[in-house]
Amino acid sequence: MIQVTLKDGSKKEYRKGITIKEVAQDISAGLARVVLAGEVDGKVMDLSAELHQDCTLHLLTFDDEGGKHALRHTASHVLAQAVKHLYPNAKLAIGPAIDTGFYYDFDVEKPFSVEDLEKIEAEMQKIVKEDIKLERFTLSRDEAIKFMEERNEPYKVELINDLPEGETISFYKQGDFTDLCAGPHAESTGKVKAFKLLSVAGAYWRGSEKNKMLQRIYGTAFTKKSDLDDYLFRLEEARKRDHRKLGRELDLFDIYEEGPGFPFFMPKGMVLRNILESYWRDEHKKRNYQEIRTPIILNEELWHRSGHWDHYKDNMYFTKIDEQNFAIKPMNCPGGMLVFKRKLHSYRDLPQRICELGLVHRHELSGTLHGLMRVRCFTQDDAHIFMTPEQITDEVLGVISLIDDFYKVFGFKYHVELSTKPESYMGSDEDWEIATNALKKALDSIKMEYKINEGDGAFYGPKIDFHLEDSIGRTWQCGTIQLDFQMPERFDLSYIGADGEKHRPVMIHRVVFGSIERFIAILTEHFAGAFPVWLSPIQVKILPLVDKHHEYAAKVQKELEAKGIRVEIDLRNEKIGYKIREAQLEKIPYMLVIGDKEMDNNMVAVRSRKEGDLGAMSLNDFMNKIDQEIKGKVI
RNA sequence: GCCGCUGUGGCUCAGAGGUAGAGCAGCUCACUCGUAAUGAGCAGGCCGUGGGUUCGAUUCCCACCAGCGGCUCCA
Repeated sequence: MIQVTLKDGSKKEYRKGITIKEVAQDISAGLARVVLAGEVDGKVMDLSAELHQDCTLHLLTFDDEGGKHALRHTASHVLAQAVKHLYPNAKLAIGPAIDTGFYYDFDVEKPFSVEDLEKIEAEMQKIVKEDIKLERFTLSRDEAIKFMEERNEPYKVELINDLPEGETISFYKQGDFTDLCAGPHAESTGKVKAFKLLSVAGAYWRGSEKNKMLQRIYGTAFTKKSDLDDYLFRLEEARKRDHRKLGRELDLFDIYEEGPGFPFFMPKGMVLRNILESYWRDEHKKRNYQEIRTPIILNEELWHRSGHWDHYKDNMYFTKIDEQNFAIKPMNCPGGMLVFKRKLHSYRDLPQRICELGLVHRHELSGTLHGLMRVRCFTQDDAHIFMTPEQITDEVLGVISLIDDFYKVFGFKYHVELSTKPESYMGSDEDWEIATNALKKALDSIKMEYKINEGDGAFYGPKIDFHLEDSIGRTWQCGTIQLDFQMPERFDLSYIGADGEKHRPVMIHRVVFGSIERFIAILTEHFAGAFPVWLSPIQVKILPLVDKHHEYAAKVQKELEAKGIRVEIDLRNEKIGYKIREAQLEKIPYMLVIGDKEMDNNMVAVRSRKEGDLGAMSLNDFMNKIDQEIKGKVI
């Protein structure tokens, strides 16, 4: 007999060799119906796996990450099987489960069309209906290679060849379809009750543009039809709050064909932008930053000195002035270096926190452009902190707390990643290790959780990245803190220490918003265009009922404007319902309806975008209410 | 940059080998109205750009440009 410890801590005795499925059946028939996989001592396994020794067992359903992945992985096999039925010559590449569903990459002669997807989906329905059992088996490396060679699957052969020595090579068979796969999987294809193929896209074999472009089919799967419907509904919602659409509708910003990747900001977008910038300036002043502005075009020689020429040239734009070569800055740091170098610094002056809202230009591949999220020119809310090595931890912590303060104001969730030395880098391995450890130490000292991102650092140093989560659950890298020993060296920066000798400062590069443009995009999607009052380009719209109320309405407008509130007035000859509808679609936080009653009593009838009709109140009461909301940055 | 799809008035979208429509928005007029669309009329388009096929192309073909979905890359 063996002892199995369950999730709730209870222990049960079973015969040796019992399967996970049998354990689930023993607990309850209901559980046995929904269970998809089991986690045995931390390892996710198939339901058919046998237990041979004492262990802890978590039964995984679709609500567990492991269960969800097993189901969706099975869905990807169903997809592959369907494709093989319809296109026997298609070569199989990889087909994993991903957070939002699954995909499978195929090498086919003719790309899939939307109609093909429908056909494939129908074939998948058949396979699901047949409820075919998935059977796991293992082969030796030679047998496995032979197996896939016989089936003419070159990608699979390549995968098997690259599997590490000693790795079990497992396969899953469902009817006439067998795939190389580590598993685990749902028991049978019938478990994939609700699925949908969503899109088809090109994808490089093994993610490298040097390799062949394959056809990737994306889909998603759930155990219940209603969950699938919810998901599709959410996708639709996400489309509605797309910042590119809202930006145009709300007159915030736009991108024209004349300037691919170079956004235009409209007057209302500028209001939003200026609010963000002035908030940024206020917060930086409080924390003893000094603001500078450096030129957009600087001599090419500077970029050789900074190392950008060697590590970043492909992303830069160049120009010529009077026969001399100049570069358009892709980063602000070299300019910041020149500023620091201008004077002699004492250790007493450090740390020096120098900030800059700097417009940078980067040549991004045309296919990567995406609204304001991914552009070719953007404003970094940059800062460079010059300090002694002893000050590193405190300064890093200072920036972490600054970033945390900022994100909280907007109600964002975020997570942190630490990126280490990339392939193309400057400086000694020793410096990199010291810098990386310094960042780790800072994070550990405040017990901040973080993920390590190997090889993703900047070419001059490791970094801590802050990833915001947007309305669709996509994450965007915004804030970053980069520690740099290289630039000070390259630019021969120094300060005079207490000993009267010259020393080399260390520097931090950091941004909070990351890119103002991207941040505005994220904010737009986050709030679905309905910005909190303090950020709204127009905070109040005054809606007089008929002509005779215009004069009083204008007076109300003046009083609000005198308080610094951003007001519009709708004097058009339209019915009140129509004016309200438009103001609501413009997502204006407060509408003031003005008729006889209000005019006679110096009042306003307040309608909130969120809560609807709030009834009449004195103009003063309204001004106090909105003032509090603005000052408190209520979201 | 690569793969696929798309490109028609400010916006959303019809349409067909014989040189274009609808709704919304805009303008004009009437209505003076109490919490999400009053009615009528008017105006607005080199059908992304450049080639080709054709008697004739916005429609078919090719190239380019831009957008969209991905890949890669990244703030």
